[in-house]
Amino acid sequence: MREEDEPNWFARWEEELPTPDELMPLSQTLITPGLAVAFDIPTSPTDPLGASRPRPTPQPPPHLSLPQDDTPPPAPPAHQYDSPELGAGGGGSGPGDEPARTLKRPRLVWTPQLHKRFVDAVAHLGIKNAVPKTIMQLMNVDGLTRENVASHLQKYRLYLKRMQGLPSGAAGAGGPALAAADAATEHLFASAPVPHHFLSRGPAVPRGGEGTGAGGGGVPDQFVPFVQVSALQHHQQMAAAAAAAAAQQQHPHYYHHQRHMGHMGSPPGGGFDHGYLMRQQPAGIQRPGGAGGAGIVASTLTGSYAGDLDQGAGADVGRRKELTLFPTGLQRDAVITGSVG
DNA sequence: GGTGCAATAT
DNA sequence: CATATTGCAC
Repeated sequence: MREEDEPNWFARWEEELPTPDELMPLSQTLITPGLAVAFDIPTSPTDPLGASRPRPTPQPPPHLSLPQDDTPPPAPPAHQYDSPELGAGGGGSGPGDEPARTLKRPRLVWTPQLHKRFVDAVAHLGIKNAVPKTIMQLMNVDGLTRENVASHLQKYRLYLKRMQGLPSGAAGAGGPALAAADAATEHLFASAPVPHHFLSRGPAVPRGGEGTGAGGGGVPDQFVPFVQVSALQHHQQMAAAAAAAAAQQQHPHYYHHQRHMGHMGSPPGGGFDHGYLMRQQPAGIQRPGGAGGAGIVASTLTGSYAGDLDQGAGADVGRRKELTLFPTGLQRDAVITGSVG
């Protein structure tokens, strides 16, 4: 007599889920469990974390474990996991007495997937609204701070600038000083498709007669760059989503991001396929075993939005700790290769 | 307070 | 090297 308890919300819960394949619980603790507790900061404006974790935060497997569909606890109840250990100092006393405030978060590792999410957010927000705060909110990744986004955005802009400057490898005339500076960013940014409207030509670009084309994209300032005809439908959703996100800046948790945008990466004249992790493994997940050179290879990312992000554990890299976020979709499609060499 | 950007730090 | 942090102007 418990099967028919309250099928109402319960049933709806399942209905809400597209498919276990596409949707996974998003809210994970970004910071290490222990850190979270130690932190337990008074809800910073930039820190949506906190005790209110609506999402069940499934087992935080430090290693790659399949999400499995073992009935996600439908209960919205607070499902927080305490930190079993973490240098709380010998007593393990409650948080608060320790100067946790001085602790630093691990560096965020921008994986291709995370960056993809970033780009999508920016793309759908439009250049105008693509400011750190908004982007951060739309991305809806727990623990992601405005600073994280701002820093990344800054680099991303430089990257775009560089792209515009070098249409096809022209060199020399222009700003040589710029190229060298941000050359490093290429790797990451190259993993994600750059929406065409992002590459707005300079306002003073030498152009012939472009006046007719309203959507041509000559005016980066005033025009709505990103609305393309075919994108309208989606844009509606996006606008709504953006509005929602903007409206409820206070409770980002209940907002589920939208992940139906996977087509904006098609440049006119042919899309280029991008293989994400074929070139490098994000720090933190490489060599699970460390023996024989086993690695993680994504067989197919389908190109569309995989799913929500799952969090990897902070990995200790040398002397600093890095935080790695990766999509759960990856896990499903991920294949552990036996050996590479 | 938020943003953008350059410089600087880790 | 990739991010983070800072300083400054808007």
